[in-house]
Amino acid sequence: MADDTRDTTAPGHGNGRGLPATSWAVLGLLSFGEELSGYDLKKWSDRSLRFFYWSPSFSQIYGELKRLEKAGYATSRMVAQETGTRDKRVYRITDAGLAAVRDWARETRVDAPVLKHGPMLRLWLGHLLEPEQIHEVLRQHGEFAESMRLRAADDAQHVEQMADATADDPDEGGGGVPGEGGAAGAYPALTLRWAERYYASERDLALAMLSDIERLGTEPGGGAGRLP
Amino acid sequence: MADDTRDTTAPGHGNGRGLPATSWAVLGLLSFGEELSGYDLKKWSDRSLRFFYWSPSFSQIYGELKRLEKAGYATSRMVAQETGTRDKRVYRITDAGLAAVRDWARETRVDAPVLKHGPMLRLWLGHLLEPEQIHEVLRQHGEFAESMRLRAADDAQHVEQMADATADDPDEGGGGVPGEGGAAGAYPALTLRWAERYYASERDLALAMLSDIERLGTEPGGGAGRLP
DNA sequence: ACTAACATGTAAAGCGTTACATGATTTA
DNA sequence: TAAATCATGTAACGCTTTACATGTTAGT
Repeated sequence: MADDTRDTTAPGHGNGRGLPATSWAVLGLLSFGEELSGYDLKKWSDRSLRFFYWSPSFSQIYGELKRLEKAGYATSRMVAQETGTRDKRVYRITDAGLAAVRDWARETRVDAPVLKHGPMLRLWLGHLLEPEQIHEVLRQHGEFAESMRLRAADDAQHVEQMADATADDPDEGGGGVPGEGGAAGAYPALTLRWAERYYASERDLALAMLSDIERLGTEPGGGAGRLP
Repeated sequence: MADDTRDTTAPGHGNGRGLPATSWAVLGLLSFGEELSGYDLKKWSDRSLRFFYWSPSFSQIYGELKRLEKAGYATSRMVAQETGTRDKRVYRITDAGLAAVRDWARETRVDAPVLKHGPMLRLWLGHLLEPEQIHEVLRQHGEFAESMRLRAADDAQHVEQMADATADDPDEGGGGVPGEGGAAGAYPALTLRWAERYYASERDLALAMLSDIERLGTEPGGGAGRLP
């Protein structure tokens, strides 16, 4: 079992094959065609990527944008704002950038999902906890999952409305900018619906575990091991 | 929206409040009472943590063990092996270490689950893909989920058997070492059952998304936006 | 007067991985 | 004799976050 050697496409170092997934995610955000500022990107990332691929911090987004620009995948320009707030820099994807994300999306091996489930890590150490604390971890997690579900459902609805609106719009296909709101495509909507179900399942799984624990606690023989 | 200020318990830097979650996970592995080598830890981590909290690499585990020893949370000794393979260093949790994990598990805020879902990131950019590629990503992900489900179910069964065996054993409570195989408690079994259901759900969600896509592709109006 | 939102960035530090080095034993 | 498994570690690198710095405008 040698330190998990996968992939060795480039012999050199760290990440020879190009950019990290986060860069592609940011470039993906731009691939819907709109001109966006780092701030916009962060907000929009919080309502999309966040549900299935965490949301990078502001500083990382700004950093990624610089990297993308240097790579020729995006261009930026300053825009002075009528309303007076500080000038902002907006980014737009280039043809090379669009070709690059498309290539990435089509050719690159899909990374396996990575899950770092804090609540389960805690529960796995249940032998160190009081029964009420176990209960509390699951209750809180169920609540979290439900709130995420609601948010995903909400965002999905918005995106679907906008997608329907722009779908009836004859201005399509020619690289035109879609309607206001950005990334209102069928696939963003689909992934948000997926997220809605995912978090519904998380909520149900928390409840199921809760009843597993109750069953073990009350059963005469105690199924697997004893509970405190 | 200031760079997401959560938690500010310690003003200083990075991680004032103590160790990263990975350290606690490794110490948690030791908290079941057995004396384990870094190599053992990695293997056992691959059959437990892996399903809900990724598995650290060998090098990280060796690093964490050193850190835990320096912190006084674990002790190590070299053992010469009869069979002749290279001597190995085995680690055991200390009383201070057990107190520390317990404190961590009881007092520290539970981190929200972090999900980096490669397949969904790809599908979110479905407008850059061919329909067959979309299909392929979902098919592969469904297969991956099913194989994880089987592995989790398998491990759960083993752990439950061992837990039942040691539960009938009157040697309990006094810090005694549980039976061979390690971490054969009710909670590891419970989290593995959770994982089994989690991956079953992942598999089903992939199928559900597949039929969503088919429905959109064939429906007259096209629900939300158009598909390629 | 204060707070929140808008807006962009730098610096420092920690987390985690990959590649590499080393070497014994077992199995094909 | 080649490969896999056991077994431990170092070095380099890149990713990501946190804290900090700075300044404007809008709302309460």
